[in-house]
Amino acid sequence: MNIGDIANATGISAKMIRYYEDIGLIRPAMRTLSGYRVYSDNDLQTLRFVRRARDLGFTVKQIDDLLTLWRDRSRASADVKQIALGHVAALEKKMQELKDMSDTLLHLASHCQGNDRPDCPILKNLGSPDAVAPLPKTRDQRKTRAFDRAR
Amino acid sequence: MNIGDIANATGISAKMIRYYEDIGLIRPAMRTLSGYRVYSDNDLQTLRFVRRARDLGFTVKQIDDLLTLWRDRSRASADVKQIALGHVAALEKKMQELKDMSDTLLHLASHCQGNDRPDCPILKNLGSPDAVAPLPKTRDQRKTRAFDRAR
DNA sequence: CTTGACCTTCCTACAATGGGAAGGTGCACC
DNA sequence: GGTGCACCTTCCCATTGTAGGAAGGTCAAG
Repeated sequence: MNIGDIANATGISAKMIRYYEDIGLIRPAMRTLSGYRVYSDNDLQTLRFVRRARDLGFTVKQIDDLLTLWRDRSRASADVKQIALGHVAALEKKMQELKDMSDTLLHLASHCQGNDRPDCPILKNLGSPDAVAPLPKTRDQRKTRAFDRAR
Repeated sequence: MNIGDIANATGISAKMIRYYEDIGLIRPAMRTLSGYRVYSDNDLQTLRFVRRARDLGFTVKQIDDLLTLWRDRSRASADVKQIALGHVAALEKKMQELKDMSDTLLHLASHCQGNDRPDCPILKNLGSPDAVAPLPKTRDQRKTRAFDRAR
């Protein structure tokens, strides 16, 4: 198989496949006499693995670790689980950050008329953080309730 | 104020302040005879605005738009609200993606012993996606359902 | 033998940030 | 008047993962 075939079969662009080879994530492909990369079914498997891990949001470094474990038939499942759960924790942290931003913006937007008048609490807040009451930090995660109480 | 003072006062690094000037997000600062950048209270305000918008996850382009609206005393609040709510939608989309990843990983991890034996459904799944049962699609993901129906 | 699809390498860019080098400036202290 | 140190300047490089394009070689079908 040529690189284009593999690209189609995995959904990873030819460009990225060369890049992954370049940075050492995957092993250099065999070449024809004229220099074309040639891929085996084994390579296809590997690239599919990479694709799925990538879709799950793993970084290249993490995928590298997972690949190593994947190839190591004597690996401990605990090692894999640890990487996976560590990644889950990172995802959750990121989600919380996004949620905080989103909550703040929704709060500000709810105080904004959204008409053709110039007055806008969103801009007021950005210009000076106390123009509109900030979202309170709650001890626990009981969002809206705690919010109402705190007002 | 020198750039270091402004950096301290806003929490934006001197490096980034120069960068923002370079890409045209903020106006070039005044200079002393020897070339040092000098900032006014007005500049401080602007940089604080940028800082807050950045903390809310706006891109530089969006901050640029917000700054323009901020400076335009006759802007319509609807314009601002639209940017804010558009950004909220983007944040929510991102959160959903992260949640899907996280759910998938948690599902896989729940089937993994996490001991010193090599058997691991996480790797099995990455190598071949049907090795472990996929997450069931919940009913109220209508977008996905419409897509499924269309196949 | 030409044409078009495919392949090769190499360079550029993105967004937002940090690191560092090489050199100039401001100021306080002795 | 020096000396030293903190700060400033510009310029270049790296990051992460991906895409675009240029210039040129290859393959297969017509």
